[in-house]
Amino acid sequence: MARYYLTTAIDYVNSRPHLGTAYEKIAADVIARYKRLAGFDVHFLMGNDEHSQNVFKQAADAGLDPVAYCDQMEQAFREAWRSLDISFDDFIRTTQPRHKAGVTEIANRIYQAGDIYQGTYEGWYCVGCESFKQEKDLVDGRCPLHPQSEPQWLKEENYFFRLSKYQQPLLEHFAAHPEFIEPEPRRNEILRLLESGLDDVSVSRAGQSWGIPLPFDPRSVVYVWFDALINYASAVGLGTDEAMFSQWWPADLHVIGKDITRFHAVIWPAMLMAARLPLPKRIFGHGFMTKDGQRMSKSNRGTIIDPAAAAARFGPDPLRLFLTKEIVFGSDGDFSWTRLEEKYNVDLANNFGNLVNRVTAMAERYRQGRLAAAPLGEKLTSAAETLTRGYASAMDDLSLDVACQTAFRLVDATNEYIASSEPWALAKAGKDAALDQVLWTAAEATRVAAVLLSPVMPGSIETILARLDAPARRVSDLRWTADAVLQTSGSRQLTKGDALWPRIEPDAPATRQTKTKESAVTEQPKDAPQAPVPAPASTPATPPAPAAPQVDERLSIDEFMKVDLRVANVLAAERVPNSKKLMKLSVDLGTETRTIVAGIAEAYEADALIGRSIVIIANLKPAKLMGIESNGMVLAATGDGGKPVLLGFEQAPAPGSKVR
RNA sequence: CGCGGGGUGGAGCAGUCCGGUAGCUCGUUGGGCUCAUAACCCAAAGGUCGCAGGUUCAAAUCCUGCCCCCGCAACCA
Repeated sequence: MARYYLTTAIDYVNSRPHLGTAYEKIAADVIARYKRLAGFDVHFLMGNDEHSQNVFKQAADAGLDPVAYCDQMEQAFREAWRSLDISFDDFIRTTQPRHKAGVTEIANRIYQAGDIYQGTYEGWYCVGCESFKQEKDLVDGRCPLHPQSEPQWLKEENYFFRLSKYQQPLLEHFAAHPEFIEPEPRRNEILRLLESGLDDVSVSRAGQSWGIPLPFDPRSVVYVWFDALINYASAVGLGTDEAMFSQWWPADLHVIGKDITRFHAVIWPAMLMAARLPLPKRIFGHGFMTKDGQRMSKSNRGTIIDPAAAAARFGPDPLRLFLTKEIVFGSDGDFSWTRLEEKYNVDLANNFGNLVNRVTAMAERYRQGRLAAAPLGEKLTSAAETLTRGYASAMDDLSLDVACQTAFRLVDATNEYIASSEPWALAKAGKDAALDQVLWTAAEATRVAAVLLSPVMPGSIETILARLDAPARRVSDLRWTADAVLQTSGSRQLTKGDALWPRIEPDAPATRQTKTKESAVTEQPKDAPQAPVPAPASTPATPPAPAAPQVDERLSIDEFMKVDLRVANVLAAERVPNSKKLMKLSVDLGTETRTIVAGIAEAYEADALIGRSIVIIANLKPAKLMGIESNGMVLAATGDGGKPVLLGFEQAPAPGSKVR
């Protein structure tokens, strides 16, 4: 049996999964499930990236051993993926022994090939950041994040990978394999990068304990990114299980985010070339998700969507369908509750769900549910054949959105077929043979549509296949050649069930207005209908949520009291030259006058600020912004469109008054 | 001259690589049907394809210049 090995990017465990990462897993899962349907022996890998300094630090902050911290995060991630019905076959963690073996193997191979050499890295080192800084990142010779400490000029003994040597071989590989990196914009971007030349890259960090030791110099650990990429090979046995490795490697597809294209399309293949290993066949860089048009980011809390919460709203399948069908695979896509709800009603309630309902209802009403094979209606049958072919070729091109839309065209065609052949009229006129034909053809077309949609909505599809009494009812039993065609033999006992996807009435409260930041922060799917489709058998009942690693984030009153909030009066304000949003303020604090730089220039004119009373944090460490030292922070709400809105008073108290 | 994405009927988007009747979903209007979750089916209205030049028999699509919006980074302390 032909095999297919696909992977997603492994995730940093320093934050919990959000909708953006979930999107990648869902897309990859759709591909994996399609390949299984098409008869491939599929191996689908996901995992977590644990050797970052950040993780080490976060664990320490939480008072946890890093491995224990990662264990907890693994549970959180697995839980999220389970709630989305992601059918991964293996889950790798970069702290596992098998991964260490793989990394050791590749590092040794590259070292022996002479493509790792020792050198020294010299540069400005910021103790606060624990990292080297580029000259251009320093402001007046100091790290902008830690202006109080002087950067040091350090030399670190380091190992380098001879990436520059692979510029030409990579260009040749790209020329010979146009499908190596997709979609087109990613490919062009990388080609331009390659043509402009490559620098050697550092692959080790000295003096750290959290990581995999370099096999030829255990005083250093392997740099995280080098470590992370190797997961794709170590997961299938590199360095531990040669038989397994030769069975699965090279990977057929790496699904990644567009931000890490460089690593996957340049460095990773160069590493493999140096290690004399075959290259992956295809890399796909998908786009990013935005929420109501804004980029999802931690600093913009309202944009963070918990994928499990989104799935809980209607069940995982409507979310999976929305993300797959409405976003051009490879482009950026926008998520909004309003649009999800709209597509739910249109695609699932009105069209597909209603089709299943009317087909089963007619079978029960006119034939007590009993249908026997009858000659197929020609027009719908040939439409189904065309659409099925189109679906397969779209899937093979990884045009997941097109494939979904094609499957829905079969749903539409079936609805049209029913409308034009008027089975209710045939029943009334007693035209039994014609009625049998229409019922059988419609039921078969509906079943085929369900099969086409099974990679996208596996749970719901099993319910539908059961109602249609399909020969193969388990998604895992479906086979393209047998199940994706209208059949001309057999008999079925159809049953009408409850509405699969009850319509959400547009006047339902609470789900509509999500416009302001404030409401977005607390936005939770309230009054959401419970997932009407039973969870598939493969998904066990939801276990209690794992204890989140971040213990209790709430502050004690003492901690809060450390923040010195004060009323201040603006004496002078001027825009910082060449800046987009910075305003330099001179404020009266009662006892002193201070300079504060605030990012409010987009929302306020300098003149309008003078004389105004505001609230500042008085005991914040100074920071330099655009070369100006800021001694405090102005309090402002994040309003519509991210614009700051200053706090104000009904009657301004004296400058210097304490606020709490 | 920082990097990138985008401007297509009222809304959201595809089409642009490989020029040739501008397509999809929602919404609107009119009609049909009654098997179905007030769902479904048919039809219609609605577009200077950001602007200006150019190439061409022909430009949303190719070339040149410009305008605007949005990410990222620098500047959210």
